[in-house]
Amino acid sequence: MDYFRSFGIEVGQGKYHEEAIYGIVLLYNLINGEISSFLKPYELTPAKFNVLMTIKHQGGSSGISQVEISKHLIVTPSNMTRLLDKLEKEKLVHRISNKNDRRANIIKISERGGRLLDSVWPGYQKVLRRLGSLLTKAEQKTFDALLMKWISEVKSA
Amino acid sequence: MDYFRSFGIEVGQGKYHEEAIYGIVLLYNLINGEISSFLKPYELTPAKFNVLMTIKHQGGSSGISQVEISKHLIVTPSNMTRLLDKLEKEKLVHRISNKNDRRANIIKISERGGRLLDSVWPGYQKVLRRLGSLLTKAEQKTFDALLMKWISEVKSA
DNA sequence: TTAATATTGTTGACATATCAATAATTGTAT
DNA sequence: ATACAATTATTGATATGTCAACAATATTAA
Repeated sequence: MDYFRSFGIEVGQGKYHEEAIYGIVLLYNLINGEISSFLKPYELTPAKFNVLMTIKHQGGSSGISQVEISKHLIVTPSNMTRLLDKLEKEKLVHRISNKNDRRANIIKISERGGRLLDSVWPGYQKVLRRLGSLLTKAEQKTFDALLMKWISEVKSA
Repeated sequence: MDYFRSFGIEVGQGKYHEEAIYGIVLLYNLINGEISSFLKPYELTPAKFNVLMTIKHQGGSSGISQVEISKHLIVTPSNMTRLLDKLEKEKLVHRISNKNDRRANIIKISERGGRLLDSVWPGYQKVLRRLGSLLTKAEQKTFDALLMKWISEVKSA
């Protein structure tokens, strides 16, 4: 849903904050759509792609627990359980029970999962570059700085 | 899910576009969370709130069709069917069949729905102002301008 | 050591979103 | 007038997300 999108409310008289908030939501959805479309032919969704990427890059050779993946992606453990159920069924990851902590599972990316990621990665980067290049380098820099400031303020508020 | 969030990828050496894209997603989720929390005591979610606002502001006195609401919020008609099922059950809206076009429904906000919105609105505005005020007016203006530019570029690309 | 507490993962109930298929109706073109 | 196309709403299947309750296991404190 295009949350909070202009309800026909007056913007333009200094109400930049409202417009910016609606804009964030709109841009999020646009970006999301672009990335979803790109991933579709690989039978991947953003969620699955992100989980695979996290396992690959944060898990190293020793694997990673489900809770760690959830924390990295800021998602609930229950969500992770079910995403991994699917990825496991699709043979993109291995789920091994941890003998040192019998509550936990060790998640590793499979050969197949690794190959899939390798095939997706260059195109994914290209999509991000294409989206980024719609602003000039200077604009990107300014935008990014304000975005990071805003994020840190919201977080600490 | 905090999509695309740093996979441990090098940012900072001119890769503002990547950081900005991850940032958009992160900020979207933060804003969403703030608004969800604010709406919770009213037993409203962002989706329901947005639908009610759209009916109120785009529907006027003659009401609005389901398709029109979907288009305004950039959401599928099937999603709208089910959201309205709930809002109708909660007696926040009326769904009247249109005698001039027997395919369509006329959606109107109920007395109860109107009162609820009236009670939520000032606080909602306050949340947006609080979030906005984490940047200075000048920063908001700059950020908003770049955001709008980016959005229009993505749309026309 | 035992008892209380915290962590890990799962399940069930729910919310919001998509797509594809369908029924009913309306609009258009011949 | 009839056939074809478009629009409106609904349903079923599925994806991704939350929260709350739970079982199993680990950790910490007494």
